Amino acid sequence: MSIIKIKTPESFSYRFTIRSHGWYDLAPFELADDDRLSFVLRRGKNGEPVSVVVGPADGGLTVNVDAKDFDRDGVIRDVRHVLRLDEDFDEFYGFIEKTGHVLWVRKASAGRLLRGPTVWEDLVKTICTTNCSWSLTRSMVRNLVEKLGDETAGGKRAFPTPAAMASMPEAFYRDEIRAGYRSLYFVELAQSVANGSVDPESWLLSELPTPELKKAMKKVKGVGDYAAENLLKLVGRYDGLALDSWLRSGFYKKHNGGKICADKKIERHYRNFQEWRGLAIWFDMTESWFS
DNA sequence: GCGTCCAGGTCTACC
DNA sequence: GGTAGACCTGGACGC
Repeated sequence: MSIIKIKTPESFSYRFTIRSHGWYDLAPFELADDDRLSFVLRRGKNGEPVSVVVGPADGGLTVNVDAKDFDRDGVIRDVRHVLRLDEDFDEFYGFIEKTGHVLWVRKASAGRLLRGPTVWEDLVKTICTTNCSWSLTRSMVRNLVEKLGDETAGGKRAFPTPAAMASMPEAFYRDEIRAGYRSLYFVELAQSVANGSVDPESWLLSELPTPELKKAMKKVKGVGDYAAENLLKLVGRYDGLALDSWLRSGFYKKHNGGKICADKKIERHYRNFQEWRGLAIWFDMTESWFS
């Protein structure tokens, strides 16, 4: 076991970041009662998976790595990526002060959305969130990790690689993962990523304008408007609202007297946040989680 | 225990 | 560009 300390920015809240959305509930993430978050990174000496446990410490974080030989710099980079330590939210906070909405986010130093170590992992998980209950999402992701993720020395499992997923037939995803009609999507996506024709990691640093990047994401079968806009948030672009039934019903209750309204009305409500509107609606709708 | 209904987002075919 | 119906699962519900 090795321990690494990481300094965090002043405007960073560990608690609000790890609980920012449901990702902490999806394997390989595990959130303990004491708020320590464990997950698996491919940062062994030869790229093998190693388990890490992150927790808050004075002025930063401690990272316990369950390995002796590992890529220390890689672990630090991955933890910074997962918790978005290098993202600047000052502009978002500026819009909060200007509009007077979601003021609690600024006070709580919230705003960061937890993400996986790779865009690949976030992409597959996002497809698992579509058109099903949260319990089914959890079940599909857990099955993927348990049945296809390789094991760390300590017995934890990593999120499966594109190659591992590409090696399995459609029937496996139907029968073992219980992915239903998404099964074929997983086979096609994994094969495309494994052979290099789709490169989700490139979306992180893409210079494409957001609408173009969204189009590229939607070329993946199973990724529609909601999924693409959710992925855009995870790569740091917050222009889209990523409206799903939960966000819509939350908006109706909070801002429209419980009545259904058109998406355009929801969009108008957050337009003053400009390119930060996707974060504004998310933290507006999740305020009750933290109060 | 069994059958039926429903919610959930995306895809394809069609207009 | 907009719309209808199919896709598939697990949970809720009634019997």
